[in-house]
Amino acid sequence: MAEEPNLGRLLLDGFRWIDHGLVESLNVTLGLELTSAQSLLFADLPLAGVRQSDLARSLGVSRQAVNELVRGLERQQLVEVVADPADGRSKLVRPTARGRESIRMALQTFTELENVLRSRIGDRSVDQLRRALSAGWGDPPGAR
Amino acid sequence: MAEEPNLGRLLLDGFRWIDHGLVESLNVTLGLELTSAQSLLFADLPLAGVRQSDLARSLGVSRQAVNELVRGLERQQLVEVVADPADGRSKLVRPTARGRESIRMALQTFTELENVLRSRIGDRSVDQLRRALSAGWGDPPGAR
DNA sequence: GAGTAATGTCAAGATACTTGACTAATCAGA
DNA sequence: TCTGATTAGTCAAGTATCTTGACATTACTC
Repeated sequence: MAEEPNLGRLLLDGFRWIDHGLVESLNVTLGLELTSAQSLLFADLPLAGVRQSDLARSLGVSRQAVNELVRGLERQQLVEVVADPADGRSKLVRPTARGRESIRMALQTFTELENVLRSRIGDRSVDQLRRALSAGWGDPPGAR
Repeated sequence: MAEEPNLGRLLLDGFRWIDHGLVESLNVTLGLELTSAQSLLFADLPLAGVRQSDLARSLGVSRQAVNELVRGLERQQLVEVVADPADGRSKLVRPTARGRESIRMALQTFTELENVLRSRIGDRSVDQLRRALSAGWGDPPGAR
């Protein structure tokens, strides 16, 4: 809208670019039915499993929200939820065999998307983008 | 989660950083009650007004969604919706006096947020980030 | 052992979208 | 010029993604 788009909008557009590519790939190519939030959670799930509450923390959403997303993945037999042997309160979310195969594809998709981006805006820009985003921005001013 | 976070997650985190800062500023400092989606739409609304359907296109969401967001802004007397003199079908969304004042603050907030970011990750990184994001990525592979 | 904190879950609600269907206005041609 | 296709906005209904509050269970602290 404005001549100089704000950084928030730019970041959101960038996110959507990746997100659409990922969901498209997982759903069309693999025949899954993942939603956007599910795909993002799923795509870099550790093969060894994660505790739901850790997932919530790392995603920055509530435990309840994660619970719902995980149930969706469970319904599609992409993950299984097992008791955590180390803590009776928590449960481990772990990809199934089917899930592991899909995760492999998802990671490959990320690489492909990044390569497409490289071919469009150049290696340098992609590297700089990644570096700037990984730099650790800390809390935004006026944070909770 | 993974050792090397995927680009989608990085972009989303970046967006949230800006978004929280913006909403915090508009709501706490100005006493508004904007939601995240409203604030993003509102923050770079052209002072001369925009047609709702153009807004929908530029945001990449449906006309219905924009309609709802605009109504929320209207309820807070931040925008007014007037008939488009050039086209009897469409309406122009235009900031009110109160709205213009808030937009000024929002733009200033973006500048401040970017300055905070500069102080944390460096001028170079911020410039490179902005440049990479503005480069025009085209459609993601496999787009509709 | 008692009190406190953390984990997962149920429920209810808010927000931000979607698609479908409809009316009214505009536009492009024969 | 009428006619048919397209576009703008809106109502309705439904979905996805979150929230907060409340609660039982388990773990941790002392």
